[in-house]
Amino acid sequence: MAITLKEVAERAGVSRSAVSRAFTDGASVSEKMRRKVEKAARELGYSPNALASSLTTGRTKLIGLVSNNFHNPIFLQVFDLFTRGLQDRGLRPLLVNLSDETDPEASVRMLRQYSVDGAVVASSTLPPGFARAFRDAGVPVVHSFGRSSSTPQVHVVGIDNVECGRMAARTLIARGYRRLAFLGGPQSATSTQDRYTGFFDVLNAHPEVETSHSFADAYSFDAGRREMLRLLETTPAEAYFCGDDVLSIGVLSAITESGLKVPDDIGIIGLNDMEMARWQNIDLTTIHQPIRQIVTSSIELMVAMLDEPDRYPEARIFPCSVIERGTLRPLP
Amino acid sequence: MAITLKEVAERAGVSRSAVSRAFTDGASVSEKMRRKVEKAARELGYSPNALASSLTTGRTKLIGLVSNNFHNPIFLQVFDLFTRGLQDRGLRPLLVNLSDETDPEASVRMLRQYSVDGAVVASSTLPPGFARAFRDAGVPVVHSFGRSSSTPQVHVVGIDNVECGRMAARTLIARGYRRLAFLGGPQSATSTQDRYTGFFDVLNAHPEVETSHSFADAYSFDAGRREMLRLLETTPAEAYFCGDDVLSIGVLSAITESGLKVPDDIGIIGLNDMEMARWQNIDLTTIHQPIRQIVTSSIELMVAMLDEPDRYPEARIFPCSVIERGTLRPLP
DNA sequence: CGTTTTTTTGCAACCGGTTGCAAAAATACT
DNA sequence: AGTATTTTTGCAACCGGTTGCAAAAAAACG
Repeated sequence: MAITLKEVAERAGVSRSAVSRAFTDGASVSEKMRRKVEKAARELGYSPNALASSLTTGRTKLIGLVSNNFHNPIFLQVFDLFTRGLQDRGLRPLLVNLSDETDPEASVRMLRQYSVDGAVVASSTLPPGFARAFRDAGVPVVHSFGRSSSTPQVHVVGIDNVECGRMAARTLIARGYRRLAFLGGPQSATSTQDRYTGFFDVLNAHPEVETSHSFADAYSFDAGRREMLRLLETTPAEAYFCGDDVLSIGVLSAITESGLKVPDDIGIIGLNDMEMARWQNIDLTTIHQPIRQIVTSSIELMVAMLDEPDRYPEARIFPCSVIERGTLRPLP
Repeated sequence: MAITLKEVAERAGVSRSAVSRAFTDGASVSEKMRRKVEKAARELGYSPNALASSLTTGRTKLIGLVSNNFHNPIFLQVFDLFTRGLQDRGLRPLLVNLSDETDPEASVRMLRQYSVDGAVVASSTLPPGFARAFRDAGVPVVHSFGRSSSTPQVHVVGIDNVECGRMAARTLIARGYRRLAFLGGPQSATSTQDRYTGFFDVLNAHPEVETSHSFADAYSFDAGRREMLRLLETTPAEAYFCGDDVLSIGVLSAITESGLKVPDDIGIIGLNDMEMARWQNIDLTTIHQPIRQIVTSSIELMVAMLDEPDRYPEARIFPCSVIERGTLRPLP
C-alpha cells in the first residue's frame, strides 16, 4: 500500500541510501541529487516511515503522556497545552489514561514497547514513586503537577502546595475570619496533605483562631457538596479553604441550597483558578496555579532530557497567587 | 540499553525465531520451549519492541485520536472514554491537537509516518472533508461527533443535529413560550447549521410563534454572555435555544447579571448535557447527547475496520433526549 | 594537465523483530 | 520396530529504513 524508500530509489534511478539521505537533513547529499529524489518522491507520494527509521536512530519522537486526571476540567487545558507544545517541537504524545489503580510497571512496560523517547506524568494525585518507575526503567521522565521537594528523585514541575496552604490561611486571617476550616480533597493525595500542612502551619501561630478540618472523598462537585451539606448540619466555620475549584463549587452549591449567602455568611477560597472560577455566576476567589508555565517548563525539561538523559533531577516550582473574586469578604 | 530478542535467544540457547514465537500467541511452540524462553526473558527483563514487529506485521496498534475541541469540557470526558476504550482493546491513542486551521494533509501525512492502524476524528466542528482526507490516504477513519448524513462518505458516529433543533423547538412550544430565539454557536459549524434548520423547520409550522436568531462567535462562556448582554439591550425573547451548554451558562450569567430571573423571565435550553449542567447552582435544562454510546460505538466501528478496511461507510446516529432541569418553566 | 583534497554516492551490514519453508523431533499408527 | 504424520525448530530472507566505509566524482591546487 504505502510507498517505500526502495520504490523511490528505483524511480529516481539512485541508491536507497541516497533517498534516505535526501530526507535526512544535515546528510551529505548534492543539491542535484536531492532535487531528483524529491521529484520522484513527490510523484509517488512517498513519506518516510518514522517507525522504521526509529529502529536505527533510536529515536521515535514519541512521548508518553500519562495521566489519571481525566475528570478535572483544568486537565483539558493541560492536555491542550501539552499536545500543542509537544507537536510544535516535532514530538508526538502517546496518551495513557491510568485507570484507578494501574500498576506503574504495566504502563512503563507498554511505553517501552513503543520505545517512547520520554514520558510526562501529568498528575497531582499520583505518588512520586510512579514517576520513579519510569526513571528506573531508563525512560526520561518529568512529573508535572507532582509534589515539590527539595530533594527530588525525578524531575518535578509544579507548585509548592505547602506554601499554597499558608497563603490560603493568611488570606483568610487578613480578611478577619476567625473560625477557619480546611475542606480537603482525598486524604491520600500528597497535594491534600501538603496544603493541610501549610494551612495549619500558619494557623498554629494564631491561637485566637478556631480551626477544624475535614476531607471530601474526591476532587469533585458531588463530593464537595455532600461534605458541605454534612458540615451545615451543625455550626459551620466562617470560611473554608477547599481542596480545589471543583470541590469549591460543590461547596458553594450546598451553601446556597441551604439558604445561606456567600460571602456574607460563609467565605470560600478554592485552588487552581480553573476557567469556570472566572464565570460571573460562580465568581470564585481562588489560588491561581500557573498551568501554562508548568506545562511549558515541563516540555522544555523533557526536550533537554532527550539530549542529556542523565541530567540531574531538579524541581521547578512556580509561585501561585490569590485571585480575588466574590467568595470572600473584602479586606477590612 | 534495552534487551533484544537476540540476547534472550542466546541466554535461552535457542534460535531467535523461537523467542519470537514464544511471544506471539497462536504460534507453533512447545510448552517446554515457551517456558524456557519466558524464563530467560524474565531474567533479562525483556519485552518485545512493538515498533520493530510492526514493520513486518503491518500493524502498530496505534490509533490517531484527532481533535480540535480542546476547550469544550465534554471533550475531557470524550478523551477519557476514548483512551480507556482503546487501551482496553490493546490500542494506543496517538493524540493530535489541531490548531485552528491545520492542513488536513499535514495531519494525514504525520499519522501515516507513524503507520497508525486507523484514526478517529473526534470533532463537532471540523468539516466532513477532513475525515475524508484520511480515507483517501487509505487510513481507516471514523468521524465521531460528525455531521449525520444519509449518504456518509466516511464512517460517522454522532447525533442528528437537525432533530435536536426540532426537539428544542417542540419543547419550548409545549411549555407555552411564544417568542422564541435561536442563539447558535459559530455559524460555520455544521452542527450550528443543522440545529438551526431543525429549529425553524418546526417553528415554520407555527405561525403564531414569533422567532429570531443570532450567533455567538464561539462555543464559549464569554461568547454566550456577550451575545446575551447585547440581546438584553432591546427586548429579549421569552426563551432561547442555545448552541451548547457552555454557551448557555454564559447566557444565564448575562441574564442574572442584568437582574432578570431564569426561568421566570427568560427560559434557556442548552445542548450536550455536560457534567456541569447537572450542578445545582447551574441546573440547566438541556438536550442530552449520549457521549458514552457515541464513543463506544466509534471504537467498535474502528476495531471492525481494522479487520475489514474497505467496509462500506455507515452513519450511526444516536437519539438525544431532553433533560428537564430548572431553566425552563414546567409544562402547563 | 596531473595530482591532491573534498564531496558525493553506493555497497553492505545493521536496527529488532517476523515468517515461509524445509529439516528435525516427537507422536501416531500398523 | 518401522513407517507415516504431525508438531516443533532453525535458517534465511524480509519489513523500511540508517550509516560506516570505501570507491567514484567533483573541486581545488600547483
